[in-house]
Amino acid sequence: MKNNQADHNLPEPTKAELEILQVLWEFGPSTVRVVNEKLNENREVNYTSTLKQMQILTEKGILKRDESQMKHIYIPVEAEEKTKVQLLDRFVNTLYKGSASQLMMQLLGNEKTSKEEIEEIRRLLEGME
Amino acid sequence: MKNNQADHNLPEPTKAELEILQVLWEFGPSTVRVVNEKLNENREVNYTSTLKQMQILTEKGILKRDESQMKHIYIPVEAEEKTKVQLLDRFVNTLYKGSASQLMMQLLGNEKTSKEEIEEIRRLLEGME
DNA sequence: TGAATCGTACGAAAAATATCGTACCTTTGA
DNA sequence: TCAAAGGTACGATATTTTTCGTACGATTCA
Repeated sequence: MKNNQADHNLPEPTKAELEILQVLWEFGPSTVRVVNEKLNENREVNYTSTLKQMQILTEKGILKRDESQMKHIYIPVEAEEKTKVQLLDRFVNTLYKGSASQLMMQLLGNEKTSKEEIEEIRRLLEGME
Repeated sequence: MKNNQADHNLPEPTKAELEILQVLWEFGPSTVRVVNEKLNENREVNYTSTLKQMQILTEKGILKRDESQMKHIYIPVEAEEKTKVQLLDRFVNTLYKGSASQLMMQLLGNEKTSKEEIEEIRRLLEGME
């Protein structure tokens, strides 16, 4: 009935924060420098800006860090999957009133979803019985 | 190959803006007063705050309005579906690198997605051949 | 040892969003 | 006719998010 408790588990990451999380998901626990370099492949960001964001993320409890070395290593607290599930859940609730099938209809109706993707989805469903 | 042009069609609506859009989608073209009343069912907002937001949305070209009456009527420029498709597209690209089937896997793996939903999705797929 | 390099801390500025107060115009009806 | 009610315009303020500058500590190595 009620299913919106999950929203309060974790503060919603902002856009800049999500960018950082994605780097950490892709490359694993990293230093600020590494993350900053990855970000700079896409857009110019000052090192201390990235540092600050990662500190904020740590305050919020979204990242934790290993301070045993001088170069702190930052690590996402929650697994990638779990965070994504929460974001997806929020997205479905907000835009589709929680209806996964409605969301699906849009995905399937979208020309950008390829035939291969649709086949893949079909296989997934069949494998679920 | 490249499929991220759509992102530039429309400025991304902010959270508060999306809230207003949703009211307009649900109840059709409306006055500020009506929208504001709906918003206030969830949280306290001043009338002029809502007015301002709707004016901003109009400047951005997300809403248009009929000024022929004193009570302006606000209307979303794009259909609900089209806007949602854009938001969904952005979401898939950002979190799932454009892979609809990956997103699906998470939806299907989510306990909140009910058996009925899954059945519904299966029917949708079958009807697509 | 001491200067260059590489790191963190942290306050403050900048930018983006969101909210509100006040002025002022129109309509309504007593 | 004129005051109350209900509307828009719009600048100002508040809040949130993002970026950055500066201070300063540790490490390295000539």
